[in-house]
Amino acid sequence: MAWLGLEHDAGPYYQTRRFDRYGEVIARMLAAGSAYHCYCSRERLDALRAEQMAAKEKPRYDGLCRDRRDPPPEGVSPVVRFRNPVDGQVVFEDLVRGSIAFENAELDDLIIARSDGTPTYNFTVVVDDADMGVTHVIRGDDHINNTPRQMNLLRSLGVTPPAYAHVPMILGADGQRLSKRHGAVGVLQYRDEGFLPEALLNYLVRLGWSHGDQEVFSRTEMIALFDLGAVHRAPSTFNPDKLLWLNQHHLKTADPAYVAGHLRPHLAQLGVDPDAGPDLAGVVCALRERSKTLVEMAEGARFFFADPVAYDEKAVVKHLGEEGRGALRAAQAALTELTEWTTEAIHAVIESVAAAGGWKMGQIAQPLRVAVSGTSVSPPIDQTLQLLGRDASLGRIEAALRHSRT
RNA sequence: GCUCCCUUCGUCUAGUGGCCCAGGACGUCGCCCUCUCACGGCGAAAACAGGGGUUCGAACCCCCUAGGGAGCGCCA
Repeated sequence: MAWLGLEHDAGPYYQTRRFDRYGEVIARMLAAGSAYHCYCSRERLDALRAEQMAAKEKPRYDGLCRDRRDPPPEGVSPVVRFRNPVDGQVVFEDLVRGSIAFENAELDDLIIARSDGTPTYNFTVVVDDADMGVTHVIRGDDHINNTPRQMNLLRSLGVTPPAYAHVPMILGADGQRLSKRHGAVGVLQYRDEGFLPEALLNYLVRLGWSHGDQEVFSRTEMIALFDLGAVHRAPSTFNPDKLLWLNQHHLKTADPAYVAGHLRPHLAQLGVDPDAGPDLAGVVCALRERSKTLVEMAEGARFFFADPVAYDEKAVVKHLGEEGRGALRAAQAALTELTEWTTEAIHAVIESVAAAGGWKMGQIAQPLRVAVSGTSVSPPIDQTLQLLGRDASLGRIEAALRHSRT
């Protein structure tokens, strides 16, 4: 979360430290009669459930101990159950789905404290929400069914329930929900795979939510424009290709110095010293149109920092043969004379060398490219030489000439 | 089984009764640009789950069916 730049405003709070408070509320509910002790054994409950399932009914507690008058059985530590209303319905206006209604008759008396006295989840969250004055509960739609019980609990405590918004969960490529045990990965994996936090955020915010046809959002736009009412109701599938596209988009539009900061660890990962070469921001500008991730960018940047360069022999054979070396030597001579080492000047020199020698641009650019990068792929050759600097460029050309001769 | 939720191109989505024989984006395919790889530009194929209603008119409203998901714990 910190990597994403998402920080909590308060907390965290630990429920284990609030046990006294939960106990206090339970005691109050017991005294008020909104909760009661239940002495039913697990065996009885299991049998009951089996019976109801067999009768094609929804399994639920039958309320045996609800109005128990006889003395409780010896040696049994009871659980505490909430006395849920028996009739009427619970209706709430879900902020993403609209009106949802449940019959109270469908709900049973849920356990709020176990026989060892510890409170249960549905109860603790309700007490926490009430104590902390929570106004909006936004959670996965797997909690829709818990909502009416929690609202009843809240009301019995004399608290007005908060607004609820149930958002759909995200599906993996196989159509199954992403979960801890199924397909989900931590956000830090995206960092390691070379994604920018804003790209991930942008992708995620658009998954299940939209603002017209807008695809690209800055952090501030997300905050300003996000609206629960525009959240889609159906679950959506995670699409890695679109994430990749968005990542490149942010790579291309973000401040190069900022991107450079994110690129450093990936270079280090490759064993490259980010400070032992050309200006990083410049490298970013040269590579951002040809990199979908920072990992790709680091790989593409590698040769800028590698001395001697690692030659791709297939490229050497293809571009530094007799003809290629001739072109390379011509370029070497002209470049050596060049006093002003700028992209424009380098470009002009290469063009005139090509014209003089009767070569097409490619016939001179490729030998040069292999000479300085070791491979047949790099940013535009004029830009590459400029970034590399005069000394390194000339040195590499000389080394390549020697290398290809043997 | 019962209850609740969901259903527009392969994917993310626009669309809230006429502007829709359905628009955008990713991906795919073709063309252009080009010193490599890319970026970019242009273009194409591609969807309202099915069936009934309501209405002059339905992707939008209602019902049913099918399919998907969740919940039904002394788990969270």
